[in-house]
Amino acid sequence: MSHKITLKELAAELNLSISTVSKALKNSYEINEKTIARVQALAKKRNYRPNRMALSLKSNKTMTIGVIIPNILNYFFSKVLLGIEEEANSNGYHIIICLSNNQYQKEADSLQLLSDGSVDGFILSIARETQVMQRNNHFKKATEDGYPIVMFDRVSEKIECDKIVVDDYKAAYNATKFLLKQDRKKIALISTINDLNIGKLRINGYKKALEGDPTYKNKELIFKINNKTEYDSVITSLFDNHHDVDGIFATDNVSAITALKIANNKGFNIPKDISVIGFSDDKISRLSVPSLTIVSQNALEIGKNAARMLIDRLQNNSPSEFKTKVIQTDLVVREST
Amino acid sequence: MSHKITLKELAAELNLSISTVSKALKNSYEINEKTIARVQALAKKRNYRPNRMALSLKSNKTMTIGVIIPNILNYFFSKVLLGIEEEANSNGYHIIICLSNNQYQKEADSLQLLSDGSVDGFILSIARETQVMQRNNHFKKATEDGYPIVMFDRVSEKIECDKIVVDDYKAAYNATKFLLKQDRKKIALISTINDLNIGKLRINGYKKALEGDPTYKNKELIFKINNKTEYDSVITSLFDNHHDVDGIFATDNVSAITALKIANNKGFNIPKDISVIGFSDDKISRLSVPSLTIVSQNALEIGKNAARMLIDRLQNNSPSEFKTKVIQTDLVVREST
DNA sequence: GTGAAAGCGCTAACAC
DNA sequence: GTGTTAGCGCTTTCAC
Repeated sequence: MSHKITLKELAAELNLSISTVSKALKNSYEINEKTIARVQALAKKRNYRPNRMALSLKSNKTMTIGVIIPNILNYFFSKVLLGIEEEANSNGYHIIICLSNNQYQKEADSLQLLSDGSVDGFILSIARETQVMQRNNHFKKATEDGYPIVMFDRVSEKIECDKIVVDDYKAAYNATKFLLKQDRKKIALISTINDLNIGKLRINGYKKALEGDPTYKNKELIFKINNKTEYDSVITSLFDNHHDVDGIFATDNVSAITALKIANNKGFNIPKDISVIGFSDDKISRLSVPSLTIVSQNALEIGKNAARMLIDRLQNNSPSEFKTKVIQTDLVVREST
Repeated sequence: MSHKITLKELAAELNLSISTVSKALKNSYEINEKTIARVQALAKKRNYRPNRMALSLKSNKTMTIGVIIPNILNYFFSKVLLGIEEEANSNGYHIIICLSNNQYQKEADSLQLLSDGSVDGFILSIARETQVMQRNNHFKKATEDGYPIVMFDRVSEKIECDKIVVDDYKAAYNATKFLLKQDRKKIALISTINDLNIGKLRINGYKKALEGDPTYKNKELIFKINNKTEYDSVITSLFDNHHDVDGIFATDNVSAITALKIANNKGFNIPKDISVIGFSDDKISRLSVPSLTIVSQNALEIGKNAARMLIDRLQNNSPSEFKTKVIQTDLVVREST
């Protein structure tokens, strides 16, 4: 456990002052070339690295971003994190990660804990509970304390900050349109996130597409799943009450695949009898049988853009207006449609 | 963007010295109760929080753990991260995350970058490339610099540090045994990780189980998949060359589910004709049709234990011996066996 | 060309 | 009971 070498120690060993050593390491024009060489040689030999905490204290910059995400087991969030990490790293930033587990308290605590000079700013996606309870005082506090926030995917209109979103409305609209073009006559929507803003947008996009189609006769057909134990029962009831359903748009892939499974058990042929579309380009959608057509949110891009947006703000001293950037979604067509 | 309040400012506003304020905030017995009250009232009003960088510089502790994982899109690693985060947070530690993407260089860079006083120690699982290339100089350097490391899952015997592992040998042995007890006569193993130590252990466990069974007649049957494009072709060749295969143990779930799919296409009934076992308790194993029997590594426990182990070492000044803790695996029996 | 000194925000030993 | 001082490791201004 050899302790870390400091400027002071280098200076002592070289019979120089600390400031000279400091300058020499930066190739300052003030310092004699020979001295520079001596200093740098020793620094290299001793594997000197400037202490990050000291630098932070001095510069009042941590070069660290706080990332708060609702659920790391969710492929979408993992992939966004991957994008954030890439972009942050290549700009010299570290990432401190906190998981809200979709709980308001954990989210607020994380924000509060990191608002002590641990980070320069935040990238986050709002916890489900926070959005349901419509809390945002914790976000306000952080921004008032001078910590810029970039929200992605699950954002709040109540908070003034940079945002990266997906056009959930349009994505749902397009997915439903796709089913309509296949001449589907009874299209159901399954939602596990109707309590989230993005869930509402997806529902609206679905409704709008149906309404806009003059040849579509059926009413909207929305099935809400409120907790993990309900998937099977709700989706079974869908099929039991609507034998003639021939299109399903799900706002998440677990529902979509459960629908696939139940439809199959009931003897439906997919995609011949029923077309199914899910949401999120994750592994389960690629491995299901049949593989699932999905709306891809381009999670990697969301992450990269979020990081870039925050870093831009951190590095631009002139406070610019808050922006909301919309990332394109893609319909990835596979075997289920 | 109101800048953060400091002790100095509190002191000025209260006409007290900085040290008095500092002590008052800590309820020091030296300080007059009234003063304590005044100070704490103002601190609360101004929402004072001690600057973390200053504390770190002073105490030479960052209360931060560096976590380096190979692939965040892998459910196992995400879940371990969840465990680490929980345990670390409840002990007042933050987590800085770096993703090696299974590359040696990225792993070494991350280690190097964080070894500048950014963290107190590391929790990591070795990148595939690092293990294949048998590099470990970067780990040595970090430990020599005084940064304790806890390795989990993919560990190296060449490095002296704390470790959390799964008994991959035994897990594979037991899984194979399970298939033998079902009276399976031709059991194949599919491996995507034969270049990793854990992959070799799993292969050995499989072999040992077969050898130890006096009634088992067939030879070992090992199919190696070396890259993502080969899944279908390798597994198809398995079935084409061995029509009588009736048991499959896969060292990962993508192979297992691909096997499920291909077997199904070829008209095999699962589990009647063929039993399939995967590895890792992820979503795809629960949602596949039929749902997949798997070896669960108890990832959450691995994460929690790793964090606890590192924190123990950080807080125990007396350098104790390095330990390796083995986390129990479970065979989770579902429909595919 | 080199060094002394101040200061980032904080703690703690030591005055008074 | 309160204040002064030194110091954590570093940068930077200013003096020599």
